[in-house]
Amino acid sequence: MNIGDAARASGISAKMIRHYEAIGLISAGRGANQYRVYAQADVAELRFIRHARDLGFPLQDVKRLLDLWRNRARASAEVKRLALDHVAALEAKAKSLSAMAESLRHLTEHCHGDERPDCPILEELGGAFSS
Amino acid sequence: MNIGDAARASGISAKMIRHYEAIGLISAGRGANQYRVYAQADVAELRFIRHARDLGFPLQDVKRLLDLWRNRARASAEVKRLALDHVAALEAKAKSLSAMAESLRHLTEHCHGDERPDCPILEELGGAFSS
DNA sequence: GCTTGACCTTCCCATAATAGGAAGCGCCAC
DNA sequence: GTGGCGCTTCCTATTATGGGAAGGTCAAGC
Repeated sequence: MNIGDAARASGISAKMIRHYEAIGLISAGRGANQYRVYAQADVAELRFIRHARDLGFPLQDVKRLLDLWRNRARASAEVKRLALDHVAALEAKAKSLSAMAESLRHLTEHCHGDERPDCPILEELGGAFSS
Repeated sequence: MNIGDAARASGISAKMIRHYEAIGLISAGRGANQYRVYAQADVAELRFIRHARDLGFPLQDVKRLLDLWRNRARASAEVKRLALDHVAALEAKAKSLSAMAESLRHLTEHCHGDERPDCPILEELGGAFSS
């Protein structure tokens, strides 16, 4: 299987597959023509990576998860700790974004949004809430 | 006022002030010694930028907001549209992160997290939810 | 056997926002 | 007049991804 097929089978672009190899996340065999060669097991790893990325794990965490996945004797405790840390990070980020959205929505509700120039949004940005 | 004072007065690092100038967000006069010189109005702009950044506006949006802010004859409609678009983007992002957090938290609840190797988190990442 | 087109290779560049650091000069206080 | 701080520019790194150029390879069709 060449890289294009592996890309289609895993949902990861060929570009990113090469990148993941370059940063040591995965490895790939080479054929006589120097083309990268992938087996089903490699595709499974790529899919694993994609699922982890879909859950927002940074590549550094993906690397550790992948190592744990490959290791049949791993302790599930480490996986759980990694996952819970990540959950906390995700929730913190989501909360922060929601807070931003809410304060901005609050501002927009007081802006009539017509052709007139006065605008509480700009006024607020212009120095009101100092910190 | 030199860049260090402007940085302290605005809460934006000198590094970033130079960067904002380099990308055309702001401009600064120069003194006889080629040092950047800032007036109170410049500090006000920097503070405006920081507030907008605090609300999560990308610099591209900040640039437009800043142009609107400088323009006394602007229509508040454009500001409001920009702000509402950004609110929508923030909320979408927050929702996406919350969804990630929730599915991951769900997985962790089924992982006993001890020294045993079996782990539903890894199993799930390993191919269960295909898409 | 040669062309064509799809695929592969490597290497460079770009994004967004911020930070760290090096090398060199200016300036003020002591 | 010197020490130390501040300023200058330029280079590098981060995170994850994509775009593109220049060139090699392979299979199909004529």
